[in-house]
Amino acid sequence: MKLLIRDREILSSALNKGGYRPTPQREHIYLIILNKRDHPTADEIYVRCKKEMQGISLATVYNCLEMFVECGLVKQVNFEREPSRYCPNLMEHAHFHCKNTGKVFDIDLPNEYFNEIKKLLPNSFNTDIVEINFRGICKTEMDETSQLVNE
Amino acid sequence: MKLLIRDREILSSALNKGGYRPTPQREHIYLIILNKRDHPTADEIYVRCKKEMQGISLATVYNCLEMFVECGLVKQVNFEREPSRYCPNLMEHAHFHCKNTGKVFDIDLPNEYFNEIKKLLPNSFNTDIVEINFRGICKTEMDETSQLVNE
DNA sequence: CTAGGTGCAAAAGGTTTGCGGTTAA
DNA sequence: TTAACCGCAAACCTTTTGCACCTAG
Repeated sequence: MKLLIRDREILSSALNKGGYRPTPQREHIYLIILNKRDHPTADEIYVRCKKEMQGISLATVYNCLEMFVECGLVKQVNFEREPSRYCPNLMEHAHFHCKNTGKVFDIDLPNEYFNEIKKLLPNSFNTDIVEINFRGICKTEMDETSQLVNE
Repeated sequence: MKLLIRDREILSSALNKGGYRPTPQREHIYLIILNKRDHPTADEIYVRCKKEMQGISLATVYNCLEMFVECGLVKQVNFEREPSRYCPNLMEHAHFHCKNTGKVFDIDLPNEYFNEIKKLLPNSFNTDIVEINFRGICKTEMDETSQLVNE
């Protein structure tokens, strides 16, 4: 599995904009996040990464992920006090978090929902981010590679 | 400052239902959460608690809070990877989290909102909890004791 | 008398950081 | 050649746990 030219360009342009350089480690981690969009944790990324990059350290993975978030390449998603997960879907969207399987799914709500809900806020508040998380049980076992619902 | 008779009864009945006993520590911690509804962290509760209960330990505060959550007396609220905060508002509501001040405010959205938004979920999902968090900047400096907006 | 509660100190778990050596513009 | 990187190990911070002592029913 290799990073597409297009994705490599997205990566290096975003990194350069942030004053960082593309490296094999960064390309590989970016590929892992893009490839199987299952919202892996840092540790899961580390494990997958080591298969083809034995030398890599967990600290590098963490540093890398922090950099990606800063550069706007991925979103960091947190549920309760569980380990952070990483999501390459940059559109405004919600998440569903399954209590049984622990899996996380992107939920694409109609865009107007996010706007309407922001309007409900008293104007003593100025919001840029609305986070909507569902928690429950996913009935169907979905193909891990097609977790983007409503597409 | 003392716990009202009414609140003491709510506390002891909820604790008894869970198989626990009311104790001075538990009453005091419950009072602290009810009194200044500013979503304190465990550590903030610990500091406030020690003023009148020098001997109390942080572990007791944590044990107590976990018990309260289990008994449905308070909600545990998490933002990003920050320390958990505790909220005595048991109604379904959203939260606003200020990037500048770090303060947390309850936002009472119309009830139909929570229901409508649950209906948007594909029926391969079964949700019981929807969590809505706003993140931004609070323009007005509000009285800390009246942080319940829309009431 | 004994189940349940407390406080202490240590451990756990996720994440961050300092540092010495390495690599690429 | 020098700024950016990497990996390692240690530190950090929040939270949990094991244990010995204590207390209320």
